[in-house]
Amino acid sequence: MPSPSTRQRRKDARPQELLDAAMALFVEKGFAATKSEEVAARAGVSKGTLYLYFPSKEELLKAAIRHTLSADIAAGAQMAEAHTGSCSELLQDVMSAWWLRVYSSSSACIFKLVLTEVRNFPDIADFYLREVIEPGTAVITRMVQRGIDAGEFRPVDVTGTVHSIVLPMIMLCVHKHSLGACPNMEASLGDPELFIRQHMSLLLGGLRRPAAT
Amino acid sequence: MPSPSTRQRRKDARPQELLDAAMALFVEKGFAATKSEEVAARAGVSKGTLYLYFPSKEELLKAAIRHTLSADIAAGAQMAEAHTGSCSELLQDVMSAWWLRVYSSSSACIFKLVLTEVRNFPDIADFYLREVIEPGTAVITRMVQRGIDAGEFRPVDVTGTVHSIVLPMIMLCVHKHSLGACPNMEASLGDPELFIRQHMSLLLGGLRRPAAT
Amino acid sequence: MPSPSTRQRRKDARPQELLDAAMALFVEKGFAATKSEEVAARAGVSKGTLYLYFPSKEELLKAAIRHTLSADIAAGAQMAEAHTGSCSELLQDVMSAWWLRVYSSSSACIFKLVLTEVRNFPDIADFYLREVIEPGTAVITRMVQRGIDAGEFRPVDVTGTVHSIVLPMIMLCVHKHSLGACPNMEASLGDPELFIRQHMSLLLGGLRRPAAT
Amino acid sequence: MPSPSTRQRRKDARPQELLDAAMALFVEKGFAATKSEEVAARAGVSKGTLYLYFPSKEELLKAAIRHTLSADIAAGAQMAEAHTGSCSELLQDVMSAWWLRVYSSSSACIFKLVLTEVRNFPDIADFYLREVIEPGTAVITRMVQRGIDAGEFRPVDVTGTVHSIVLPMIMLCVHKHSLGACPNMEASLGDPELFIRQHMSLLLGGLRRPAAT
DNA sequence: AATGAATGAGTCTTCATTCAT
DNA sequence: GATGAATGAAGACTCATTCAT
Repeated sequence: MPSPSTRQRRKDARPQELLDAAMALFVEKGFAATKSEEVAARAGVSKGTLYLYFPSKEELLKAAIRHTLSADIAAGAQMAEAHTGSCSELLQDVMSAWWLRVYSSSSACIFKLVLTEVRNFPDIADFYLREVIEPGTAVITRMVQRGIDAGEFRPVDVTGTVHSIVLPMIMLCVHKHSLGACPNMEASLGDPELFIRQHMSLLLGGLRRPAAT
Repeated sequence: MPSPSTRQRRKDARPQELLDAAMALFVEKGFAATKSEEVAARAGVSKGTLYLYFPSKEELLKAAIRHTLSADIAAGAQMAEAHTGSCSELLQDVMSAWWLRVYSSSSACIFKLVLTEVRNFPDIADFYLREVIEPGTAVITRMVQRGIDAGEFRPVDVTGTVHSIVLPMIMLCVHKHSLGACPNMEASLGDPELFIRQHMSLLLGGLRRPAAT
Repeated sequence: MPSPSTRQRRKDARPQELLDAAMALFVEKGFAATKSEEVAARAGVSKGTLYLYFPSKEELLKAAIRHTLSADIAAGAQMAEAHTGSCSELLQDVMSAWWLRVYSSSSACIFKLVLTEVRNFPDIADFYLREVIEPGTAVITRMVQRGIDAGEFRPVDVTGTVHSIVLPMIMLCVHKHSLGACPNMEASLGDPELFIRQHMSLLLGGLRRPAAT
Repeated sequence: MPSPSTRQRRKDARPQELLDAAMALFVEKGFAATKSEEVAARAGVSKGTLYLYFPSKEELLKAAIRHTLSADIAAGAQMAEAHTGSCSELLQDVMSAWWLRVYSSSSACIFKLVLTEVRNFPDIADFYLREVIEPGTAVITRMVQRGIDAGEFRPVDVTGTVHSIVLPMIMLCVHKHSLGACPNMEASLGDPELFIRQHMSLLLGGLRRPAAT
């Protein structure tokens, strides 16, 4: 009895297993330096099987990028919606929870992968702009804007502020999969959770309106 | 007139011409996706000539990384030494001038290159740690520490603060050579000089000790 | 009918087919002057297939040398064991049968190949000494020594005698694959069987104790 | 004063220095595996200079072969002419002196070189047959034939006997430059002078007419 | 559906030969 | 004459992709 359903379960899981394997290897070695046979081997299937599910190595890359990260972006939006409290608390809490989740999931890979491969596969840029940059930026922009509108933050340049907030987060993710993955380099950026909190706290110090005299 | 020295002059200039060509292409397409013949062609020589100056494509990569950036790091240290004024002004002015210089020079390439290739060439990690991360971090650390010691800054965690300061700068450089180099994406992070000033200003807001009551 | 096993049968036969092709071409043109694609073509496969079975051209050479000749050396030892009769007859009969077999088989190639390539691949020397020179010399030495011990041969220097016996045989094999394979040179050393008999006969004339007066 | 004549002397000696260098390297590594720059370097000149004296690597090979050995063949003929004594003594003495001279000179290289390269350069075969095999064989043939005609030797097959005599000598020369030149293999064929004497002595034992009863 | 043997276009690297100095 | 920088054709080896089983 386990035979037909087990097989079915395997078969249904295959594409995702292949995507995970591809993601891991593309992030580690880069697209061009990863052999399709390695991807298959890591997913526990043979070279031929890979081509049953994806028509080429390039499509595998695009699929790997497409199927990751969108859920984690949406999660950030939801966290922001759900939060009650001051805007400072909102930024602190949401950014910590959200980016720790991103950092810990396989979404973190995407950043390095996109940075590395966009110039060879320009399609990726469109997708990334539409699915990642725009919604991600929107979530943070809304939180900052809300603080300004509420008089809690100073009337700073919102776009620049968003970048000040988010670029170190992305850098953290990229680092995790490049220098941070090299032997003897593991600790180079310290504990990510701590860093995120400190970073937000420092920025909030600059962001908050000084208490009225 | 060009008779006795034309040949010699070419020969002396070749290594740097090849390194420049290699740097540009490795950054654009990645090491594995760059053909050695392309590097030669961009430097205006034939395939064979490349191998007269560098024993392999891998050595060319390492040389390209080694011969760039160190000068720009040292420049930052000098700027910091030379500055007179408050610690806030120091941080603002030095970081702006320094990182705009880095951003505009070919040093900016190095960050993307290292992020992309360290995992395939672990030697790079040692070099980068020793020649870039350590001296670069030291310059910024000193500036922050001086502000704390002088009572101008609050007694923050120095390491985390340095990361908050520098990670967006690096991200700016990386971005310039990945998404920022894609058509229709040029403006995505805005004007770098403006961003650097805003970023430093925001951080300094959080860093400065509130005026005594 | 060929369905389940045709592929397998090919796969099992491939290594030997490739070794035979390699042997023939290496002997004809030398290792360095033989292209790996030629070897593949002669074995009826493509370049890539060659590398499925052997990791490099050099390993192909070593394998070709290792897998040939040992059987023919052992055959000589057996012939010597099996023979009954005088020591003169033994030497005549065994050397004729044995070396005609060697001369006619692909073993004959090995001598030229080893002479030609040892200095570039010193590993070959160890193998050849251990697997060819030592066992081959031992067979002939035993036959000569037996004749001396039995009082049938004069008490000559055994080592030198063995060389007198065997060097022309080897030369015959080498010649077959160099000058002897050139157009208009086929007949230059005459019929090998006849020569071997005459050579042994001449040597036995010098070897045999003169009949007691 | 030494300046113009020294230079002239160098210039006159160049071709021979290049040929010697080429010979040594071609014998050691084979023609295809020898780089023309190595030949130039060993002769103490630059790559370009080599092409001033020889139009191509192939011509260098042919010239190297052509300019060696003929003198040593002629020397053998003279030794045979000059000898007085029995035919046995003649064979012993001439073969020893002659082949020891060949073995010790750079002529010994030719045998290996020809064996190795004829099949790639068929021109060599003609030269070798005409300049080496034929005159060399003639010298030995004459000595054997004289012994038979004088009743000193048995009426053996002359051609075969010549081969029995000469093949080990050639093998000695070939060996000197292949296995014999490998580390740990130097002594493998013993002292050449001793071997040549023993070999001739053994053959003469088979060749001499038994003393009349 | 899964496999893995086979292919051959594509890359890195070498080296005989040329030619400006 | 002599040099050695430059060339580019040629050769070893790799790997994405196909397809018979």
